[in-house]
Amino acid sequence: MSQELSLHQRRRVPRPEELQGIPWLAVLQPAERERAIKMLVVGDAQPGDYVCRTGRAPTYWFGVVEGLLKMNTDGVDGASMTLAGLPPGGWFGEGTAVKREPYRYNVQAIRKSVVGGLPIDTFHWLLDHSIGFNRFVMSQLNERLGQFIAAREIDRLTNPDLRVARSLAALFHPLLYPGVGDVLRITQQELAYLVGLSRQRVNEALAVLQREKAIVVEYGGLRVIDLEALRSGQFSAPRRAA
DNA sequence: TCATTAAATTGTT
DNA sequence: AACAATTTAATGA
Repeated sequence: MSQELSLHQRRRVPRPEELQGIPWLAVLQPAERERAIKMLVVGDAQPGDYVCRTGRAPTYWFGVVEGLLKMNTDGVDGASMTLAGLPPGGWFGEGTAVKREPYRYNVQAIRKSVVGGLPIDTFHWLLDHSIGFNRFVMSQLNERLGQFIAAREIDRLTNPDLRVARSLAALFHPLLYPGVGDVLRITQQELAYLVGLSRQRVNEALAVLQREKAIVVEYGGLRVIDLEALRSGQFSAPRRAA
């Protein structure tokens, strides 16, 4: 059921292992980190729960601690477009947080997830006091810009295998999503929805990528063997004779 | 802890 | 879109 995730009511104190999965904590000075951790909250999101919605005033800077979220627009015509998948380690909403303007997109849980939230005032305090935090946010903005540019390229690809490969490469982005590691938990159905293909076609594409030794398909997820191959699409080259 | 059952996910047609 | 096969998660002794 599409319920609103109220980080105000359903929040709890982050567990130590959850703090480990928050990348920017590591770039803070001890005093800054202490203050940030004190204000940090996490919430459990069920599939379909909204983390933030278009038009709402920004209350938190959000991040994925565990699970998988998706970012999508709310078209006036009712058609919604998925902009990006958000795997663990991804933090978002800094644009609206900086300007204190309403969110421009929805973020919804695809699967059972743990969402982190840093109150917007603490976010601004860190911007004012921490060099490391500023570097992190700046890098975050820059990398995300690159992602959206890449996403436009992906949309124009006609080869489904290439689309799946490039989308996966985006989800395995080590700077934006350091929490992913080399195993991404995502079902083929979820991936199909993100990429905009049928599950059958995604299944076929994954088989190709596995045959080309770029990934290993596992139950409920996949492991990346050769990230560069996913980016470059060298597997789509004509197969040499065995 | 183990066996059984239900649910989720995958591979194929 | 439908189906069977496989894997995981949940349940209860």
